[in-house]
Amino acid sequence: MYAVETPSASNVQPTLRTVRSNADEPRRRSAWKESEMTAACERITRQLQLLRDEVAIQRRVLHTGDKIYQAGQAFGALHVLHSGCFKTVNVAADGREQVVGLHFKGDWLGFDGIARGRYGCDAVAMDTGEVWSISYDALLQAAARQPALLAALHDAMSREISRDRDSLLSLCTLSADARVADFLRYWAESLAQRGLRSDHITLRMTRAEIGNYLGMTLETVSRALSRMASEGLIRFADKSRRDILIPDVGGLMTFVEGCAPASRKVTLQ
Amino acid sequence: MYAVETPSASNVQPTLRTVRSNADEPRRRSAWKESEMTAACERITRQLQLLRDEVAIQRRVLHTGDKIYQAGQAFGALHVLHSGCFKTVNVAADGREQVVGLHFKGDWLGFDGIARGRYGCDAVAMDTGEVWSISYDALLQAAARQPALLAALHDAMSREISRDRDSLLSLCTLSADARVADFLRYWAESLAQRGLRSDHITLRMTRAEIGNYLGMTLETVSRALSRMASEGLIRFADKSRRDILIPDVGGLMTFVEGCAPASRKVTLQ
DNA sequence: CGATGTGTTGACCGGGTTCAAACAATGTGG
DNA sequence: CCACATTGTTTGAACCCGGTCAACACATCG
Repeated sequence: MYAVETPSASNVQPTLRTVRSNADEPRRRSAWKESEMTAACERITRQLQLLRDEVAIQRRVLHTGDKIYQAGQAFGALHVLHSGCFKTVNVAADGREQVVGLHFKGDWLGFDGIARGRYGCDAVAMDTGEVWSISYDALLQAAARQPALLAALHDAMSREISRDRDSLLSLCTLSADARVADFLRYWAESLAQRGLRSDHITLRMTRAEIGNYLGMTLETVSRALSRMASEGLIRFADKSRRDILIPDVGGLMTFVEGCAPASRKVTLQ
Repeated sequence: MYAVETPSASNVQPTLRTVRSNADEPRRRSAWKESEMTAACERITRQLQLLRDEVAIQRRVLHTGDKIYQAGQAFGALHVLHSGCFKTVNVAADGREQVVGLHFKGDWLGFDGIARGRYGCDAVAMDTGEVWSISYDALLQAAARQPALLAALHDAMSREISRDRDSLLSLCTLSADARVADFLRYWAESLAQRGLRSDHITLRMTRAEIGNYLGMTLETVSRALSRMASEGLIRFADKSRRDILIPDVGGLMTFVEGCAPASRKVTLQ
């Protein structure tokens, strides 16, 4: 089992290593339960193996800006990411457009097409990545004889719903600075769950995209990042300012909670 | 087929009528395609019939404040609303709580429990309503011999995902006033899709709850409603100020679009 | 080199929050 | 019946976070 399979250059350990070996970094606080991260990693690997074994897959390599599918296009297949990172963009009737999701290896895309028969979003590559496309009908047929496939499908849909709700929670209850911190935390967590190093992330989004995703302007994103950098929560790796070092993810989490004003925690009723 | 099955007193036509008969209200602009509304209504009715015929259902009547399930509780069943309106409330680890969804007849609840094995939200009745609970395992077994059940399940999950994304879009791109208008529009649309009258809605939420759902304070909700009332977009039915008359839903929609500043429509890249 | 896209920072302003006060609806107990 | 408490709503006034506009820095690329 490889911990690293992404073709993209960054977010990848220089040397192949197992997921467990981080004893060489003793000062870094373990932000997440490591067992949960490896469990997530194994689940993702198992799902991909299951798909490879049990259904017909059409593989594609996409590059930055390429779209897996577009809003309005007839739905026929679901898409599982094998590598790279992608965004989903929702477009309103009046032209407002909104990044509604970030997706990494193992994530499924296209669920919103099932009910309407048409995709509701654009799915855009932010990176070079490989996509496995699976005919929805074929998947259902395969699932009939292999229940694990159905379980995997439902698992992915369920997670998508949970994730969307967490996004709503962050948007509604957190200040701008906290949302940016939470965004970094989420990205790092996503990498950790995939067995990739999570203390160094390469944002493949402009400040404008991040701002759109987080419901704020690009200036606010920039200021929030600068503030976090000056406080030592993050560091900019190179001068491009898209490579971000996170010395302590736990610090991000406490920052998020510290930003949340007490009033926002008010209970309903 | 009954257009009205809700035990709650309001949102219900005084006389039984078929879904199509609103020729008696000629001045009201048809805000939605009527064919879409009746199609949605028929789909919901068919789904409920399908469930009644094909799987074991446990029926329960809940009253305001009762919970179908709570966050953290072990997942075992999905729940389909037969009547009433419900909210789902997400609670963060640090205590922030957030209304993340509103649900009406025909909606499924509990999807977020599938992946984690525990529900991630509270599902709370805002009204007297009947819930049909279906063991998830039993549902899967039944779905194996009756594919329409599986289709219904996936349809519901897919819609949930689309709906959450629309919420994100509104939250990020609309001003406070527009969000309140869009909230009313959504509620009215939900009623219309269920064959109920949509020009008179009884909010079963306090201003604080609405504000929480929309990511703003209760004062802002109150001001937005007052403003809309003074502009004639809505009228307060009785003195409780929770019954709202919507003379023209189309007006709400144009108001939403009018509120969206051009800058928010800026395209990514 | 200029052109272009992206990021940073400052100054200003306004929408929405916060704080406060008053009012309305409802219930409770004497 | 009224007095009183409770909960929800409205409205005003002051404040402030984040949006807006603008200028500049910096990188890449023809």
